Amino acid sequence: MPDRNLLTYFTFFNEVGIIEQLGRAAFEARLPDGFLVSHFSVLNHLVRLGDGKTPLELASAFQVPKTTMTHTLARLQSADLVAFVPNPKDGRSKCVVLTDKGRNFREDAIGALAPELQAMADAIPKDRVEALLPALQEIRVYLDRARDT
Amino acid sequence: MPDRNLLTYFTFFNEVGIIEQLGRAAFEARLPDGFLVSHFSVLNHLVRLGDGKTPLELASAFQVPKTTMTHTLARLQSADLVAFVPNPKDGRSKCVVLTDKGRNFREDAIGALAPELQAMADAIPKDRVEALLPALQEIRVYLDRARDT
DNA sequence: ACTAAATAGTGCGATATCGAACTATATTGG
DNA sequence: CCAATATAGTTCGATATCGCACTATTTAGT
Repeated sequence: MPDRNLLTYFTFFNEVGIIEQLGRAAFEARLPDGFLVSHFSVLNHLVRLGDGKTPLELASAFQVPKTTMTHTLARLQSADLVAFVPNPKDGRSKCVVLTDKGRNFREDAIGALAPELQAMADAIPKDRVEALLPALQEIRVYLDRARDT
Repeated sequence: MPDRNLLTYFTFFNEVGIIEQLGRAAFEARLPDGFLVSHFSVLNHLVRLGDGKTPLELASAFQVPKTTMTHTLARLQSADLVAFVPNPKDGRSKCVVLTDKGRNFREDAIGALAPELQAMADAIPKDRVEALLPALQEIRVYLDRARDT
């Protein structure tokens, strides 16, 4: 592949990397001290798609190693934002459920983030962001599949 | 802001986050053991834009805290991929220069990555990726500016 | 010139991430 | 039904990231 074609993909991943970093930093500045996007994301996922997921399902959903999810969940449990219940279908496993405190934490975080997103929406119209999503999703799905092979 | 508008931006950052994670993992699997994208990126930056940059300039270019860059550079130096020379213009500072080994490392990494990108190019045409870049750059610039305020 | 404020870089501590090896339970093949 | 294999989750160790506080030097204000 000629260098200038390589450059397109390099540039893409570079932009994505910087956006991820800046977005994460901005978000975490609005979260309670010591909490990270990884914590919020798990709570948000459980609210949106329903709790009772297993740690492995969560690790798979976020594409992180299961040891990382173990660590994240331990942190959430110690803050009383999630709890564990035995998995009735599998004695090796367990299910992650939200506590009321966990649901509130997520609500508050979204509230704290809203002004930030509103400011962004004023600069970057929603349509412009929406227009990116199909291609981003396609790339994400491709990378996800390529990972297995 | 209505929830469904919030969702657009949430989804965007979510996709970006997963792509960053998957892209990084795929890339790092092709790098020599123990080396990360952060190491490669610094070498690549120095090759493309010229070496002799200061640590702070690099930290700023990658939008990482300066302590992180100190750490990354120490790692690169210990592997003899970069060296430090005094900054003639500022006694507090220093300049990062590439070693031959550093240049070779970067060349080899790009070579090792090429097949991966080629496979990706077969699935996601270059034009489709290129079409994303203007909006991504706009968002990156916005986030970068918003950071200062 | 001199003091005060700003800036470049580092050291340290806390936490996150992640791979390898391990334990316990489930599943599969004979 | 039992042995072999696979899977869920954890523990442990290594390294990355990053905020805070610190030192050294430079720049700015008077």
